[in-house]
Amino acid sequence: MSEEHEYDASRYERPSVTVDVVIFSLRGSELQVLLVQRKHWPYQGMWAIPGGFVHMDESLETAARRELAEETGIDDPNIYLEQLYTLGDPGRDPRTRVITVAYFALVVSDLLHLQASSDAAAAGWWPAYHLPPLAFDHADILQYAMRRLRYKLEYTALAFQLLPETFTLTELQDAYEHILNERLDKRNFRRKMMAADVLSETSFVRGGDHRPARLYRFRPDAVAEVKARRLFP
Amino acid sequence: MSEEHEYDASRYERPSVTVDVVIFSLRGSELQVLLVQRKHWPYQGMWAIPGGFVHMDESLETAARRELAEETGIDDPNIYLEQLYTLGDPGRDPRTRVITVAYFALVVSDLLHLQASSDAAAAGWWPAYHLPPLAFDHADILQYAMRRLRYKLEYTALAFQLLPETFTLTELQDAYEHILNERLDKRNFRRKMMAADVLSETSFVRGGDHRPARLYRFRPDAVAEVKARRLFP
DNA sequence: ACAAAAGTGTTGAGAGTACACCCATGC
DNA sequence: GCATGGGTGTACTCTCAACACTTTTGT
Repeated sequence: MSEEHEYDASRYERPSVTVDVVIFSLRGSELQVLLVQRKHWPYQGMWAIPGGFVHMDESLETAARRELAEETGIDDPNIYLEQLYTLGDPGRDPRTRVITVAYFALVVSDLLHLQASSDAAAAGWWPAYHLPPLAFDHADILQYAMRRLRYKLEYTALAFQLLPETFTLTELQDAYEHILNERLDKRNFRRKMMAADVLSETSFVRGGDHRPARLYRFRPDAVAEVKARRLFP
Repeated sequence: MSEEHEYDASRYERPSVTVDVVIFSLRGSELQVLLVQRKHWPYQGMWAIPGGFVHMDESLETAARRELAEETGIDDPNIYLEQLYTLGDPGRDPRTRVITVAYFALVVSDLLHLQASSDAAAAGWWPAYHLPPLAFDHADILQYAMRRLRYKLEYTALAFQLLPETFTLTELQDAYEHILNERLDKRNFRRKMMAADVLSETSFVRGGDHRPARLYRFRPDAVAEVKARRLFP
């Protein structure tokens, strides 16, 4: 809000404001990102982060959730969504001045069958560590989103946002390894997770081909703690 | 950028976009914030974070630096400035839809004599831990700015942005204590600073009333490291 | 000589890291 | 009975926190 040059917003030409949403999911135990292929100039044929204009009567987060729903079919207020950064260099879009507020979302892949929802734009999942060239400044946004995701994983129990309701410790470690893109020591990982006191044992096991593995879930109050640690508000 | 509802930004009514800049300084060894007093409705007479509209031909950061310069008289690309968060709830400003990109800046108080620059709005420094009621959602912004400042202070050498070129270890510790709002152990603080390897001893001492204290400066490459660690880009 | 701030080391606890073997099950 | 992934413990290093006295200067 300007305190000096008072008021009259109409004196100023206004930029367009969009939200872009980096949608992460674990698919086949790999960290992937949902991208859409551009049909028109500029950057025709290139892949881009899904996004759209902010409507006058919706908050930024509402706009981001709307984009997420349009792209994935998932309309659930519990989906994890966090604001990343706002980019607004003049010239980042050659058509007009566009300021975009970037978000990232974490979705459980089980919920995703719905997909090809709202429109005809080609959409596809890409491995987060092997992305195609991206339109606009979207490579910057993605690099930043992945940095933030890795970073938050180290001090919050964010991973459960990408996992189904119950999971084995091996599956959890696998998720961490794919997100962080590094191998972790099994014993240390388990000890640390247990010490963090965010898991609760279920009475079930997953029977595979071999020795069954115990199933865990995230403690509901640990989920609450993660929400409380969200950076803003 | 919307990939789906293509293009024509003119189909959408556009919000106003502003930048607000939380300006921190250490004055009299206290952490203070520069606020301006509103002259008009809404929130007339209340204090607010300085800010203004983003022009069509300037980047967000350029707009923030322009606001900083208008408010403090300091026009220096080395002033530390970091994007905080973007707020855009409909109704946060009763006049019209306004989306604001919040920044925070760290300035050395020695450079600040210039002040009462661009315009007639009453401006004043307030103790960061004893703020008046604030207009709009500015209390949220300030709370978040202080959290981020405290937080970054713990993993970067950000404090030098608030201190003069050379300083004693006691002055440095004093700065940390006022920003973090807690007492620190002198021996542990010094050991930690030395281990962090960000200071270089000068050959000078500050002669006070008593035993003189050695003067230090931040190592130029430590300054570079802090810049490299900035979250974006 | 004394007041005032500058400067300096040690110890104990807890966290993180590296590392190798036995266990339970399906076939 | 063997192949496969599940599950477990220990020793070392390093970091962090608590804590009090001596030194240097100005007056």
